Amino acid sequence: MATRPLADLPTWLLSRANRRAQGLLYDAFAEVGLRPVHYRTLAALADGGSLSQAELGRRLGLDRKDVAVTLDQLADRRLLRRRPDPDDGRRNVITLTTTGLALLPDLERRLDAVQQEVLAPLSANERRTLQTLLRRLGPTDSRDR
Amino acid sequence: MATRPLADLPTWLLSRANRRAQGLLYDAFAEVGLRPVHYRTLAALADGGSLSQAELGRRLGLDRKDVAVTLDQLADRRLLRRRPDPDDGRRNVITLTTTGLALLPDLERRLDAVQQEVLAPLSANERRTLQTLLRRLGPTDSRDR
DNA sequence: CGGATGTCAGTCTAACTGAGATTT
DNA sequence: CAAATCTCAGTTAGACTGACATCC
Repeated sequence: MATRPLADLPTWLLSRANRRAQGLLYDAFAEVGLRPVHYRTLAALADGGSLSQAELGRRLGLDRKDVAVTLDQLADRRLLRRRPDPDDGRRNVITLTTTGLALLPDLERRLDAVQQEVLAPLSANERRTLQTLLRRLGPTDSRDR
Repeated sequence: MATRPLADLPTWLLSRANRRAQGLLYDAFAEVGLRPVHYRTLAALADGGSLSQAELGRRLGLDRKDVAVTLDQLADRRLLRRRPDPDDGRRNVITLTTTGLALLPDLERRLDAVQQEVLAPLSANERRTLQTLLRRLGPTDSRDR
């Protein structure tokens, strides 16, 4: 009963490669007490300036509730500040602190190191090919988060 | 402050492609009230004959405890039977029922359809290339689960 | 009023940890 | 005795649902 070898299915190969990649990412940030979602949040703020929680959620593809929890954790570590928006009473304005900004270069280095480690088995050409193919596998509809 | 576009990082591309693939898989099996782990369990039994729970866990890369939960659910639906091993008092022998075996062809068809859908944006050549590259990204150490 | 924002409380799955009883 | 098997209870992260008060 030739159950197709699971190991050759695209869904399985993707799952395995992704588990490895996310595990390495997780470990790299865990060394400084953060998780990938923390980095993504800090990077979005460095990139976009001060944002509201809802806007952060949209940019990160996160639920508003989960944004709030993540911000609590980052605010506890003084990596960002949360203040009411003087121009819009509904909103909080989230701003990186000097500490948060200063932490980013280290996080970027860790991120780069993980990319290298993930791609280590491939040549430069193969890396480009993989990237191209993976890009085309992404969701094709509008909500491509 | 050039925060590297997240969208081009291999870890991100892998995560996005994998999320899409697993989502399609999940939906395909959900139509018959199962989840991917249920299919993998049934397929392992069809392939390996009767197995103990621990052996199933090793083959599936699952924790023993999670195997137990999965088997509870499959046994509730009469897709397999769990009996004490007459030769080894510690073990349960897990065996597919006729119903479980009869369900497999439908599940395999669903699995195949998902692979096609995931790979749809790629040509036949590109599919082979992707598969080869992804295989090489897998864990390289011995515990390659 | 409708719509957006932030909060609170809770569910669900996946993966995991620790403890204990039993058998080999 | 040590090792393997199975069970029970609990944790964590991620993604999600519903409800609510506030403000534009």
